[in-house]
Amino acid sequence: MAAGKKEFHEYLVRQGLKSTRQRDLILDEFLRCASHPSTEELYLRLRKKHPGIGYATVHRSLKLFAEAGIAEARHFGDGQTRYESTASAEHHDHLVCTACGAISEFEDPRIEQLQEKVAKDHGFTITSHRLELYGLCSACSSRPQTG
Amino acid sequence: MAAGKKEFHEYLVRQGLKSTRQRDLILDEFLRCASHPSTEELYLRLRKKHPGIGYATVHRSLKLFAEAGIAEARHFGDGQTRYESTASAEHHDHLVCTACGAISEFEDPRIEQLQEKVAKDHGFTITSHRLELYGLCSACSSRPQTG
DNA sequence: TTCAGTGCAAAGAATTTGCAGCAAT
DNA sequence: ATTGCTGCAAATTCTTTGCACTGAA
Repeated sequence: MAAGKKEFHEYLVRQGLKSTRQRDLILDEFLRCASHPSTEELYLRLRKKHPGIGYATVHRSLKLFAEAGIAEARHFGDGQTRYESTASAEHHDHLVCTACGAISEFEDPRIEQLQEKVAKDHGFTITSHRLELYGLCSACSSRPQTG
Repeated sequence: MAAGKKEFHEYLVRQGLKSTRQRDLILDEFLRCASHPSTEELYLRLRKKHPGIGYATVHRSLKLFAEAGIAEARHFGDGQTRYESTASAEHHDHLVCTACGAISEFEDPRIEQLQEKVAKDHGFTITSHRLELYGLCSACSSRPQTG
């Protein structure tokens, strides 16, 4: 059961905002997305089932999800802002294949620990972080480079 | 002496491109920048000393620097593409203060080592990475939060 | 002389916003 | 009934491109 839904509705109540059919639809689709959808991707997906929905609404909802803490904005390299659910796991980092575009996730507590250490050495207080490893996934690196 | 300049000129020759006054100016200013300038910031700086210079030229030069391998494009969170010199050090990561916007750099071989380990476990070959820690710098965290 | 580079302005792309009607509280 | 939300279209913002002229090789 989608962890973020309850959290989001609580946020809406707390902020005096309204729960709407669109927000529910968008959140459902967002949480259903395994990947890291951009506004446009999510909009296109939603449009198939619910043609009336507007791009701006999707955009505003994603920003709202981010404010509510159930989503996070990310930039991978194409010019688009992508959003990722924070509900699934506490945090995870990414392996981005530069050949096929696949994005997989990982988590390493030892790395997190060292990050804390580094921060401490700099008198810095971490609130969040972002770690992306770019390169070739196993499928692409075992294959002679195409193109 | 700026490490990237020689490298860049070699790249130009290799590619049959031309060395121009503007490219030199832009590269000089770029290397002089301690921070991570966006196209616009660099353009504005250059404009003060060399009013004739065009935004498009700065933009195209930065892309060229990236192709030449002496610069790297980055996205921190504001909507702008920022460029960073790769000449100074092999690689470094960032501490980004979300209060004052300060960006400082660090490098930790132990973290890099663990990254390699993670990649290996996933059959992934790293070509580059990006690690950013967001939070409060020492100055901002020792100060009561100024809303 | 040749062909890439420059500067301008205009085009694109992605994101954000104004507003009139709609819907949740 | 209120007051926020939606969808449309228009406005911004940032990035990229077309073109005639300039300048490096």
